[in-house]
Amino acid sequence: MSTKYDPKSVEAGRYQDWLDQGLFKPNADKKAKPYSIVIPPPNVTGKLHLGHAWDTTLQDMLIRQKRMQGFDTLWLPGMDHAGIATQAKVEAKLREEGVSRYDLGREKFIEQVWDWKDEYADTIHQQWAKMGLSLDYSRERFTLDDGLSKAVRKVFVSLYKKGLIYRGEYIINWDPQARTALSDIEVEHQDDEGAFYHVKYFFVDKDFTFDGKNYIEIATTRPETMFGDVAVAVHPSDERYKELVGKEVILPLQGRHIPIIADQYVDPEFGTGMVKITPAHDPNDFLVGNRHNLKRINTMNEDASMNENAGKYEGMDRFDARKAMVKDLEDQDYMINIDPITHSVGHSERTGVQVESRLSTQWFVKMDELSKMALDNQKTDNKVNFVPDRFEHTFEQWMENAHDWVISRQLWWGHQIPAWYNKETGETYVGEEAPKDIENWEQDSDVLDTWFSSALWPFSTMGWPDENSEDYKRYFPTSTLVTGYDIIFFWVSRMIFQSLEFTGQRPFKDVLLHGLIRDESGRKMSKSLGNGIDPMDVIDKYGADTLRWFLSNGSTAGQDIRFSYAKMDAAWNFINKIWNASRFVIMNLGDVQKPTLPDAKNWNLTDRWILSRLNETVEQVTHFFDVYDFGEAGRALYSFIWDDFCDWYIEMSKEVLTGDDEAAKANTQQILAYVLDQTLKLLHPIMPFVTEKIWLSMPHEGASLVTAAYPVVHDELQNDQAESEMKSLIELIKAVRTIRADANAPMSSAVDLLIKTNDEQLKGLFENNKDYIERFCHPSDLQIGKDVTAPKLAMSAVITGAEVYIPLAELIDLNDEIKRLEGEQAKYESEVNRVVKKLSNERFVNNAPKDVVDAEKQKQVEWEEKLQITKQRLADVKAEQ
RNA sequence: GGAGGAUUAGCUCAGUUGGGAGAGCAUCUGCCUUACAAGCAGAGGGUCACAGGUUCGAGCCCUGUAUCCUCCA
Repeated sequence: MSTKYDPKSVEAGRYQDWLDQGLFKPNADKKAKPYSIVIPPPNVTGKLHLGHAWDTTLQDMLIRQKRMQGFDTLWLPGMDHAGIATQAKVEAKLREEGVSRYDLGREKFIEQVWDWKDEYADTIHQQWAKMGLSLDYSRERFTLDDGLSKAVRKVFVSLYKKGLIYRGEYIINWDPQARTALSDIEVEHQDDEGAFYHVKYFFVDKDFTFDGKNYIEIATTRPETMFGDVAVAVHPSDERYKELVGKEVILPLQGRHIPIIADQYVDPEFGTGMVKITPAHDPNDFLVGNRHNLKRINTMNEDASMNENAGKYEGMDRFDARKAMVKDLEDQDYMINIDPITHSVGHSERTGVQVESRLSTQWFVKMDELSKMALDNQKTDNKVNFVPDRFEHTFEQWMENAHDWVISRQLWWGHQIPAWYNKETGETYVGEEAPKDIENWEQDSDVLDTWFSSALWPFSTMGWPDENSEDYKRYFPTSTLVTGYDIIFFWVSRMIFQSLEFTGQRPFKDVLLHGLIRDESGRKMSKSLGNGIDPMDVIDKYGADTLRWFLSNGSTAGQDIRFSYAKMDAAWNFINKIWNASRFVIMNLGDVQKPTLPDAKNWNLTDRWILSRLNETVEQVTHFFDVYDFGEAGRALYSFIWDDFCDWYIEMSKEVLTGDDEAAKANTQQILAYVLDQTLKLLHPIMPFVTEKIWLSMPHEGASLVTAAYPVVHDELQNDQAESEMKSLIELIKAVRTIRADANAPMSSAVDLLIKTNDEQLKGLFENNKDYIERFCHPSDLQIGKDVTAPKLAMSAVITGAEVYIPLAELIDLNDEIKRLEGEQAKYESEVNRVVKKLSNERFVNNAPKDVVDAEKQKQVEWEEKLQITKQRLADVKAEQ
């Protein structure tokens, strides 16, 4: 083994070994409890980023632990066809070749997308492998494969027949670059600089004046949609404008006469309290228009250029048209003023362009019944358990307010909608299979929102709609879903209601939500900022295990984490520590054959102590995994390995290993092997590569850690006495080290060590462990007992139950020592004061639990003893001055 | 406007039935002690955002305020 942890050599070939051994498949033990996770399917044409690495690391940790615990585990991989994103990429590629998708035609184009998809899927497979994910590839699915497509059609048809899917003309969000509809949540609002244009709308009746004017003032942020205006509205109870209702005004630049109507949608407080109504270009106006039977005049084409309804502006892009119309309004004296404002404008999540509210015929999922079902289900035993639970409120609030879901997309790449229109009669047919007389029908050219198929993922991947399929029966509902809180709406919610609707069961028992990965200064990683970090680069430099340790350990559930190379360095250091501790153990194993516990009768204090600490660590790590608190699990492991095992047990084991008691040596070697073996098993779900490599280099049972048995708690190893004795021993050694450091007396310099104690047990403990005291304190002479007399010129320390003296006549600086002792005294005084104050408070003594009060009393005794000794010591030293 | 999160050591963050404030990194001092100098040993460093309240006792519970962030409208 090399002296430094080298991730490249550790990881090389290991993943392939696991695959070759088939270790990632379910264990086929029908008596074992099933535990299943479906991977959140990544976008097939994307590259995995650090967020994916985090998400999948958490899942792999869960799956690997459950697998080792004997569960029948399934982690099912797959990818998502990502309609808009994928199609946009392929179209961009074609554009470079000077071809459009229309040149190719739908069929040829889709063939090209499949080729593209295959290439990218390989990249993702390689990334998964590099991260060490224990996925069962034999069950890999794709949202567009035959089985899932069948599920999609069945769901669509079934919802349609129940009236939960309908088609209609509504205002929807429109991406004019991708030329497709978008659902509400695919629109991102951001503050943009804009303006309120205040425009004169003159009364048709030339003799009529209001407020001394022959026009009214209308403010709009979107003058280019003006040609679609069909009314002006005021609030019905707005006394100011009562007499205007029923009058007509002339639409500037266009000349059409439009009525002034009353509708409660208008906010009288906002602006002038008068708004123009443009039903084809604004969702609220659309509703107003419906209430008043107003015409809907669409003034734009699919690409957001102006159409024939825009008169002379026809053919201009929407933003050019705005400029032109503003200029004309100004030139013709319609413009009153222009107020710059900052307002929230919707942009396409995919293409980034400003979204248009567009009147169009689309397919929708009716949400009210489905939301109600999902919300009601949260009150039952079948509820989905959100971790952290506050996200349940996020889910519920969204569900309560969810609008109908636009599911049609004007794309070619996706599940084509299973609806056909009769060429003759226009009749609509919706079915899982095409009509028999297909020549008379034309299929709807749109495809479904990708999330429509992802919403079925937990059960469609298990074989549904075949409810008798083995996987569906065995592994559904799944155990845990792990994903980011940013897709609760997009995905988690939709899986829940679709699963309830079609399987009657929740899709997963628990959903673990994690945050986002940010850069070192806390900014979101994004393409536009260019601050994204490729996890593969990180792995090349630090190793997958290092990245995984950082990701598992970096934060609490639901919180964001910041990536930084300093944190990666710290993670690497920890693995290097494990590596070197293992190297020490392996080099010192002697004749150890198996990493089993030796006979308890040979255990010394340090053995009993480390086994007790190990046992406690097993308990903690298991518990923290169960509650998804990986940060705490990691801290327990870190402090056990670094502080307990490396700093103390290994260091103390050298005393035995370098001695000549062969029996004791064999015992220690066996304990070292056992503790390391157990520790590697605890670590394996988090850092699978390095633990496997080390484990295979030492005596082991079985072919791989992947399927080794996870450590379990052994009550008989819990040993409070050993823990307390080691605590005393460590306190002594630390006290001596502190004195030596303060007195500039390094371990190499010879000093005497006097320990004064009236406590027979403590005396016995120190005498029995004299070897360790000598090893760690290097005394030239060691005295332990109640009759030890304090030398006059000595450094001293007080520990629980004993006083420690190191005579340093030649080294000691009396002034320094007085100062130091005064500091000690002040510290003890404040502790005594605190505890006395607390205990003299009757209400505390009467109200606090007995064990808390007793603990305080015990502390009082200890602090007062230490204070007394220190005071005496101080007096003695001062006397020498 | 509504909902949620954050505010703890110089930095990054832990801290769940309320009972003496923690870690890693950074800093200072001393050590090449045969697993590890990317290490070992020792040390310093906090009015737990602010103001009230509940309680014998508050980083933790309640109310309000401030600043920052996210989502929704």
